Amino acid sequence: MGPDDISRFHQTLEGRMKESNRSSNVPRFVKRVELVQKQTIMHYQTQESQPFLKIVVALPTMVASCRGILERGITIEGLGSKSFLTYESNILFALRFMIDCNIVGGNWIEVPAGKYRKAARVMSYCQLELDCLFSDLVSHAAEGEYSKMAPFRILSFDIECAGRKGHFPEPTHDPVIQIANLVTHQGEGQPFVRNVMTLKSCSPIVGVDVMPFDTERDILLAWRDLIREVDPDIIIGYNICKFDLPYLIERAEVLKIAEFPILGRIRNSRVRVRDTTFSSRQYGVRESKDVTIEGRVQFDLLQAMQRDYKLSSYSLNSVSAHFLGEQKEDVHHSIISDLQNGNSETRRRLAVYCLKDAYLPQRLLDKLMYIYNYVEMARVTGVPISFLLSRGQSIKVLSQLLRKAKQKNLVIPNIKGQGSGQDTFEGATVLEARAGYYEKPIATLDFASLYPSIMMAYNLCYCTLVPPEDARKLNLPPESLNKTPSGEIFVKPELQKGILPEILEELLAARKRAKADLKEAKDPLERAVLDGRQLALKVSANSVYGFTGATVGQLPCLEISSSVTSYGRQMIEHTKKLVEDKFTTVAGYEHNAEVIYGDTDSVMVQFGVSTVEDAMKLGREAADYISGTFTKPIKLEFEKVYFPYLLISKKRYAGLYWTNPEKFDKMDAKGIETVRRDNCLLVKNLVTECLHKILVDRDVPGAVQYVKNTISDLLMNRVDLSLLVITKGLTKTGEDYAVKAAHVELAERMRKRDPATAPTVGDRVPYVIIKAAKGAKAYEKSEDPIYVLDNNIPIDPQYYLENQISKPLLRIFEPILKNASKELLHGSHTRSVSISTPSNSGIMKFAKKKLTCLGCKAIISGGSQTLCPHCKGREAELYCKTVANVSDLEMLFGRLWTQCQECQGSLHQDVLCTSRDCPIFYRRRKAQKDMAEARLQLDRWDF
DNA sequence: TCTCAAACCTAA
DNA sequence: TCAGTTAGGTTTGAGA
Repeated sequence: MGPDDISRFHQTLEGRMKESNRSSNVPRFVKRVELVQKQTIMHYQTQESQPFLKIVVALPTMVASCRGILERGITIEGLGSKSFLTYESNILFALRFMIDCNIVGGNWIEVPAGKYRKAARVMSYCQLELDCLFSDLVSHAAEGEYSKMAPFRILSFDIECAGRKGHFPEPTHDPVIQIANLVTHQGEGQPFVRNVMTLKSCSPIVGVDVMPFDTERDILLAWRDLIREVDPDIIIGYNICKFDLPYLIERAEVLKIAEFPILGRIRNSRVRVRDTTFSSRQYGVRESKDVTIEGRVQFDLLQAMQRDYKLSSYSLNSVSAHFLGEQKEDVHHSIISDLQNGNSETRRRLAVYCLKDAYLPQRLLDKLMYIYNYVEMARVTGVPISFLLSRGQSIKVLSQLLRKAKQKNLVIPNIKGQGSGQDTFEGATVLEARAGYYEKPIATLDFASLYPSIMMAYNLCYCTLVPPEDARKLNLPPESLNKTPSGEIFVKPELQKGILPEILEELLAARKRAKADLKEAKDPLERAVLDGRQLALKVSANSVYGFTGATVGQLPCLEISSSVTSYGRQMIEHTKKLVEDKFTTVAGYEHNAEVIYGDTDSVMVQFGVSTVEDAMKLGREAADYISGTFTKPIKLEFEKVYFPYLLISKKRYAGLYWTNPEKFDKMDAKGIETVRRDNCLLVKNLVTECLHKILVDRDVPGAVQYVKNTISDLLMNRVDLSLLVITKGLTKTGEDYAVKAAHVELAERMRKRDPATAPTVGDRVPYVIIKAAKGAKAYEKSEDPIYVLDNNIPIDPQYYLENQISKPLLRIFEPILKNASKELLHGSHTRSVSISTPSNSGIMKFAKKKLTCLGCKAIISGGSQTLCPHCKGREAELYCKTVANVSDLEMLFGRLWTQCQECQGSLHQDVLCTSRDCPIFYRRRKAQKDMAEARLQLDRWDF
């Protein structure tokens, strides 16, 4: 292509752009077409650079349409028809801008003196507004003064709506009645604004600005004014993205308050709400709403929790209990209207509740150091902070890759469809597990950052890969090439240093620095920054390999990922062999070492010695010796000793974890029920307790006894309902399920009861298994715990024994105890069973209840209301027993009630809380039921 | 009763 | 328009 061809190309492209954007009356689409010297990142290239066409269009949105035209192909006069591979044509504009200006997320930017002037036309609601050429901006690396956190203004808020009876609030019907707000300067312990906007009067609350309004319209506008005045940088809350913010916007639409949704920093720019779904294997499917508020970051703590922690419940209540050790009152939405329609005292009550819901997200933000961790993640990976919650892992790697590529004058092709060649590849080796209970110390050897170090050691990268056809063509010297165990060829660094290895080196070096600085740092704020940074650096390094293997991603390269795993497989086999060959009695060691297990980057070795100290010594020796046989920077480290060690199977084990020979650090469990979210607490607690008794106390009979007691309690119906709640994630929408499952069917039934509160995709569904006809499937027996509690439905203890408890227990006890099954599951403790009567379902509706004797439970046939003739003589004794029973239960209920009152923060008000995540709630409800029943029995003594 | 696949969740 | 990887154990429904 010569200069004339370029100008013809320009004209043709301009014409095609006009055709496909007929509706817009843009004078010119393609601003410039330049010839530039660049190189593609794909494959090792012998020449320095080659010519590329750089196309500059008038608006960001035109990039996509331009790309489409070029990919489909255009006909240029004199050159014929040609379709083009485009490069870097699929990059979000904000990211493109940041990369070009060398700006990273969470960055400090300087507008140098003399390079700006007062804004010619005010276009924003910002406190300072000025005009400056983008190229004059100075981006500062996060070092020294510039590593400090900005004093962000953070607004935490929560709204309450008055739903109709039995319905979840909907913006088309139900008014917003309260909004609680806290505004805090990042880093300060206390909010400097604390208010609650209420519909109608509300009694005063100490330390809070209570702002009553007559109409809902006034509330909404007051809130908008608050946003305008406080001008928050970050808006936080719990579930604000999916609920509170869209609700406010939609409500304002319904009320026709046109001036409400101007909440961003761009003057007169309206907030837009859009439905979005996010789906990835890591985070699952998640439906939410995309709310655009320019200039303010929305940080929804619910989203953050779901991404960062694997919990069995994500309710604000459960999360607060978990991280803050604090419960919150959970008022069911159907009660909210009653409180609103009461008086200023009941509305005050609601306001206190609303304030707490605004306060807890702020506490979580502080406690988990979210600002530090996310700002550091943004700084390390270069993406804007908002991407960290709204986008996946790959954008972070891509951002780093694009930045590095720009430095090296490389461009990244926009490859559509599947990557090169096959679409799956072999992963890591998991060594055969020699299951058993080990009473000798087991040393663990680990490769440090295995996959990153392989990529660095063998220079694996897009730009060092030599495809087979090139290998023949280019005639490269064999000594400059590496052939990977999977058969791929990469050039050595002498010829071309890979940019992935370079990124990884920088990440790991920066992590080392951060960790060293962390050791020195005294100031807690500085420590928070550094700790957040080292974590971000580690996570980033580990996700590079995943990025190359993501076939549906931006730039898959299975040659790289399959090479990485193939080296990994070779290395773990090599390590196992070396350990077993070197540490032998023949070579003068006391015992023959045995590798009893290993997974991906670790091997577990039984050296045969009986003290932790000796195992550590040999572990260190082995790690040093074996490290020497690998290419740098691959390193095998001795990490810990397990003693004793219970190996159940691949990916499942438990043991005491020792890093110094004096005392163990902790009990560690992998893969077994204690660390899984889909088991009920009863199983979790039981297994944890047994492991503790076996491993720590070395008390097997004690563990057995504990199991027996638990099983007996279960069968006698003495177990709290909260311990029987099983939770499972809803991973797809109803009709996509091929088979029926307990949690899916329950979600479906709940949807029929109340579509608005039923679980949806991505939610976790709690359920219990209830009694039903013999042979009924589990999915027919699952029920909502609250529903079970309210309707007094009996649970199925046998199911819990056979399908939940028994197998996990046997797996633990079998290596330790002979006849485990007989002893644990069929002993005398399984004989007494409490027969519960379903009170309101099935056949019992037609059954007539017969009175039974209060002494011996025999059916009473004649006259008496209380006792059979047999027990008549014990009248006085049995009466006293009944009275005592009632008074015990009253006391129990009273204690639990007080506990709930304390939790809600007031001792002279009714308890409204119905938190399905709180064990006290279940116990309180049960005590209430038991008490009522006991009173009925007492009433039968009619003298 | 056995076998297989779907679904879930975890290890690394 | 976007979505990090594979290996593996366990439970359960469904059909032979």
